[in-house]
Amino acid sequence: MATGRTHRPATRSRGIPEATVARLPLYLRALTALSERSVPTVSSEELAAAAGVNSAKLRKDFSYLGSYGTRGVGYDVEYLVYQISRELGLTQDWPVVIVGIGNLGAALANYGGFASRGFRVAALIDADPAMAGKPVAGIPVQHTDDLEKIIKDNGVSIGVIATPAGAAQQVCDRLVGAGVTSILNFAPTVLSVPDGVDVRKVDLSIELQILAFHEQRKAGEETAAGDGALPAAAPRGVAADDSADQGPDGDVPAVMPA
Amino acid sequence: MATGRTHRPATRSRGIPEATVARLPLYLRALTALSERSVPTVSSEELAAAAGVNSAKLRKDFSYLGSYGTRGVGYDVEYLVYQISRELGLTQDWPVVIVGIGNLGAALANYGGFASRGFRVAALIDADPAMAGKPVAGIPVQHTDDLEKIIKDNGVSIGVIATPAGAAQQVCDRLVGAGVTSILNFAPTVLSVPDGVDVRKVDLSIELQILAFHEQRKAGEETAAGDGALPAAAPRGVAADDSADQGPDGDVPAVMPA
DNA sequence: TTATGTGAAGCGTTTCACAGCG
DNA sequence: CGCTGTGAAACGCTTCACATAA
Repeated sequence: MATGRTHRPATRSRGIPEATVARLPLYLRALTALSERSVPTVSSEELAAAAGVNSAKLRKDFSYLGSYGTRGVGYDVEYLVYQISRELGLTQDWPVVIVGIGNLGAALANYGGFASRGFRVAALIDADPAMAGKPVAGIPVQHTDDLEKIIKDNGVSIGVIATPAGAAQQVCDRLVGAGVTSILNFAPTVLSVPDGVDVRKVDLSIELQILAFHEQRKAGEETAAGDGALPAAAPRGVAADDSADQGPDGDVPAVMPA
Repeated sequence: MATGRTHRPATRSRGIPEATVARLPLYLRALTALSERSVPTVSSEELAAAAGVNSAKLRKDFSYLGSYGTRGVGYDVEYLVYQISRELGLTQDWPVVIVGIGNLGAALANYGGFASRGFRVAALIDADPAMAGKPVAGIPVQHTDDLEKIIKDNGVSIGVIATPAGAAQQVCDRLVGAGVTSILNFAPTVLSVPDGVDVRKVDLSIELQILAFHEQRKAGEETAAGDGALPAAAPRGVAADDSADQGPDGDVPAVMPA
């Protein structure tokens, strides 16, 4: 029977913990920098500092990949770069499409990190007919009508959604229908996808709201400083939060039900 | 006495788990949508579906805020919107500066989510003298020289870094020096900050690499489909588990779902 | 001796399952 | 009865501390 779960694609990552996978790119970046400076080896301590994690975590992470270090010495930079790249699948090229070439989409298309190793912008797609043919970052924008053909012709499996929130789900459905199985979503919406499709989201306003939460807390503690002091302005025990929402559509009315 | 930890600012969130804080914006967004449709109440089940989480998690999350629901009925939408907004600190306005007005910085400045409730772009700052005075999203760009003054005059505590990687740490140091205590970093670098300063990062290439990892895994499983099939190519006895790496290593660019 | 690799303990988060209130 | 609120179990991640190998 079909699973009723609308859950995450699932992380059945047998073997490498998801948290470790999320840090591998960080290590790879630090290692690449060392490699460019022709540093031959690093200790877990040094590399951890460069990546902004602690060394025990880094060693544990690497232990999932295998025993790539030398006791008493450290890790061979070039070798590790290769192993991590291979593990992440960066030894092959991933054609990517960006859908929604507004301010953000254009910024992404121009972003160097994209073009760097592993990823290649195969096509830019936008719903505005006026944009069709116009080059952005040297790549001509194509119309949404051809989305399916573009995906298939280029063997694209990774799609980036940079459309307004209102269009995101529809675009997502079409991408998935055409064979895309990984989506990076910049639109402030929850996307629903079938099992087997991975979605990662990048949400500016969520990040800001999380920061605001902590910022507010700092301000509160400042007042009720000291040490074991309890927050004075907390009507109901705990308090913390962040907000989320932008105005993709509609206008947000004042919020004060009291 | 000061803790010797150079750790993350740390999540000493007395009361609300960090994981919960990170989801509150999601709930708030879903609730705002319901509010706009004049829906008076929601059950944990419905709201959870709208936010893309499961209902047990949502109820647990809300339990940290207090008992805001009614058994047998659900949650009052307006009331919850208010409570979460307050918890997140969105009932006040947060002036934000964006540093680095390139493609990305301009996109952020134009992003509606910024201007919406809670956050206000107080200033745009760039190092290029040619940009000075030029308006972006209706706001004149100011020169980096005046960074400290801008921060102080506007009482800014949240900064967004959208500069190239090479400039990010320096900009960060100046922001922190001027009094900023929360930073949203779009530059692909690890920032180091003193205790008490929060940093959140948004990193496009990391997200893509994580997707690539899973994508690669899917491709591998596809090949070794069936059920108990073991991958044939294991170059370096990766001790731990077997299913860890994909089948095609070396150069096999073929990415063709069918 | 040095620095990796790793069992085991410690924590935080998620999920379960049901008591309790409306 | 329905749906919230929550102890307790389950799970995964992080940290510790040291055996182990160069």
